[in-house]
Amino acid sequence: MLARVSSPTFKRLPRAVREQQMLDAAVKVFSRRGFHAASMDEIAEDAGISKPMVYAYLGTKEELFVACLHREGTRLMEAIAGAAAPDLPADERLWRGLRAFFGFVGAHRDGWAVLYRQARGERPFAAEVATMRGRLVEVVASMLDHALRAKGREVRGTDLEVVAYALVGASESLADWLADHPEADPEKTATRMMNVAWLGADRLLRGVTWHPPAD
Amino acid sequence: MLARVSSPTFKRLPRAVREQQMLDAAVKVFSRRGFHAASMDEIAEDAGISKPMVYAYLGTKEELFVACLHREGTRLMEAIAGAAAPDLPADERLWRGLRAFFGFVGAHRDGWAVLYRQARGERPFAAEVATMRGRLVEVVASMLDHALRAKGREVRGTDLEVVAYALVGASESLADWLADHPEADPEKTATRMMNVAWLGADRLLRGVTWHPPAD
DNA sequence: GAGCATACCTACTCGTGCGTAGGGTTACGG
DNA sequence: CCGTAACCCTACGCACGAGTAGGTATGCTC
Repeated sequence: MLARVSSPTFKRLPRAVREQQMLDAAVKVFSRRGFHAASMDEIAEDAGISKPMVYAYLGTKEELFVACLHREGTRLMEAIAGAAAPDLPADERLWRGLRAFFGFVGAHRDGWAVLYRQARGERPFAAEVATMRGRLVEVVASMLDHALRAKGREVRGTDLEVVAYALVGASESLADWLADHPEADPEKTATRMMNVAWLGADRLLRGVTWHPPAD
Repeated sequence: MLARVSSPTFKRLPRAVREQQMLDAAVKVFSRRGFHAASMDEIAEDAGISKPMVYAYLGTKEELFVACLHREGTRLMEAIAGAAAPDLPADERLWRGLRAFFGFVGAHRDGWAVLYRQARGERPFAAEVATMRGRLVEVVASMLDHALRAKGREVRGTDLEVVAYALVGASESLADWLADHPEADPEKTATRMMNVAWLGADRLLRGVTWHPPAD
């Protein structure tokens, strides 16, 4: 049809760059509107590009969402892994991991947190989320396991995993809370989480357990 | 048009009854398909009624979903409130509350749990969920507060609330886990949660707190 | 500077599914 | 036995938004 007339010079950019711009826009729009309410048109417009380009580079809407989730998730995991060196004592590792986690969430209040919250519920993304959560749970569980062995104790694998699961869940919830409270301090939130997690875990590690009453 | 021909006798039922049937169907379909993938047609069909009736009685799709959430949520809260009598000691109350909670979730694995998981993410329902969660947090927080005062201790309100929030979050996560593991035992899950929650809370109540290292 | 791949666009198609218009039938009070 | 209200239906309008067809321009290679 007619040649582009309005804009002086549309920069032609290499694929890798455009992809990042699209992902940036997608994260923004997805977290503002939610997966379903977000339209590909809006994402394209926000990225300063036309819709077919988005389809050409990142695929369908679902694939695009997964791509967002994946990029942000990887960043988060790297932040945590970078902070919690495996040769530290358990409490120190836990503390650093938590601090990195809440720091990241706090710095991406309306990006990561909202995306993740969505993904947990939406069927097609459950698998992706489960994988990421699984990695976290595994890390926490192995941390507890290390500490336990160091004390000569042993706990059934399932139990450990479930406890780890609970701790990760509590962290997720506080992350939600943090995302909803712009004035809240990530560091302080991490400390609070540490209080709940460590005081409980520490006792578990010492072999103290709670049993249901005879009833 | 033509009179109904196929079925011998369509029962004409009073509104209150039909509403419950519709809600039953809606819960079923919403949790199987997810909010967006669920169609009003399918819900109507499953309820054994035609679509306009659903609109006449329960309103739009969103309103219908909220109605589901509300009915099931109320049932859950009643189950918990009925189990955790306020004149029991804190640990006993916590234990009974948790047992009721996981019992309920376990008995509604593909009803309540899935609905709630959806609602947490979907924007328009966030408010509804926040309200319910708020009630739970309040209960837990006041429980801790009672126990604290009994020991002559005092903790800043915000701290208490955040700890309660974390505990509720951990429970939600284990509820998800329970919903995803049909073979798991609710009672045992409750015990595990109690271990994490109470061992931590008990120490907090004794005035033991964890502080970040000087760094 | 011809060829070719890559970046990029406008302008559609088309399914899906919410919500409604408009009308029929059974119960029940008077 | 007649009105009126509550129950219930079939059949459609219509907007919205995912995904595509088909074409243009620009840079890079040889």
